[in-house]
Amino acid sequence: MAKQGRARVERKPAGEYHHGNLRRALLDATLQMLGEQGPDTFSLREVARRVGVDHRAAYKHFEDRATLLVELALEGFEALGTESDAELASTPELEAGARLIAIARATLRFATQQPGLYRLMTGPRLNADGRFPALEAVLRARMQRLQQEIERGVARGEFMQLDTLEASIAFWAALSGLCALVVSGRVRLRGDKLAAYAARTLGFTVRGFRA
Amino acid sequence: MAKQGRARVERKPAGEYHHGNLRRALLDATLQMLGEQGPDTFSLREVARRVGVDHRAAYKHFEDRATLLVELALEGFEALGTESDAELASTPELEAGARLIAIARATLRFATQQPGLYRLMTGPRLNADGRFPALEAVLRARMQRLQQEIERGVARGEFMQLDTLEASIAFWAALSGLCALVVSGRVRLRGDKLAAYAARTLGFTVRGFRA
DNA sequence: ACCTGAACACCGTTCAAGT
DNA sequence: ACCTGAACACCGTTCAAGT
Repeated sequence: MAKQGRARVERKPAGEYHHGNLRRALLDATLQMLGEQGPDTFSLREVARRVGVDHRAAYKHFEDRATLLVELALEGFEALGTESDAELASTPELEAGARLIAIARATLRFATQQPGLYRLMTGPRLNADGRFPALEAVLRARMQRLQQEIERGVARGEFMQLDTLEASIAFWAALSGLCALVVSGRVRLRGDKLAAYAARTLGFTVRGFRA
Repeated sequence: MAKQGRARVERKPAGEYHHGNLRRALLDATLQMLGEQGPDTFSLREVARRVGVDHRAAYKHFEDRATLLVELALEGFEALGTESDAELASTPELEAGARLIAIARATLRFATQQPGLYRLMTGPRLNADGRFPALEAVLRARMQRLQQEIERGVARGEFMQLDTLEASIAFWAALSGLCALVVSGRVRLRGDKLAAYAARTLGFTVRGFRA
């Protein structure tokens, strides 16, 4: 990989303790690094360097590299949930299709504003060995949110009688596939143009739900 | 990462040349490694070890680690295209929606049979710096295939008058989102059951295309 | 043309020791 | 409680040298 030009950050005088909350400082610095370069090249040693601490200090707060990343991913999912709910709240009383699109709008905004974090959340197999059930739980919660909205659409007679679990997976797949295209740079629209674009492309799937 | 227990493969007597096509041998061994553990932990040194060659020998055949992986990803896309076309050929004269589902069926089969390779093809930002335009080209070709089928559907009056590029992106997003769920183990169905499942979930999107 | 010895600058992780 | 010295077993990559 041959990284060079590492930031020659101030190293605190040897022997001193890190001021405040090292755990938080490491998470914040990691988030910033993700913003700069994505999750693939993240290194524990570099984040420690940035915080001005020996890299082994991190092991007092996180079991290992993966645990630190998972922690941040969980925070990301929490933020995504909050933003998604806020988007729904600011557009209340809409029909179910529009509410699904609102969730998509919030998700795409999140993905474009924090692409590194979003890629961490969806990308590498953080949970390859099933060590972090919390990750699965939080994903399931996201999908259940979709399912609720779809159930609402069925109840209101806007959607046909469909398997709401299958439909939620269909919408989830379409949405995350679109996010992947955006985050990878293959769809370059941003902001309102992206929102309108998403409304049209995901609109096909929603249209498939309709009675 | 702390890998241990590396296969103590026969090392050919020092000074001897690798028998046949080292380039091919490296690609094959890499493919096999992808099958075992996915792309994230792949290492140049280990693949060289498996082939029984010093790791620096690889640099005579590939500019660097990324180039080797891209080469394999390109072969993967080629195979995917072939299988997809074969699936279409074996189910000819169908209406456009069924043809889209046939492409999805082939793609899902490919993804489930070679999950490591599929994740390599779709996962890490191999082309982060735009070094490998061939990768973008091959992706574009895949999407154009979808667009052709959608145009066919419009021409035959099965689909409504829609923006065929947008529709192809919508279907691509839905399909690759579904593949991601399958490859990540969150959808566990395989074989015929998976095909039927995909036909239903992607069917929502296709239904949205219909006149 | 193909391969390697030796080296460089990185990794993640562990253990024992310091304050 | 929090931090580090020293070490281990890994990486990718380069250069000069061997056949």
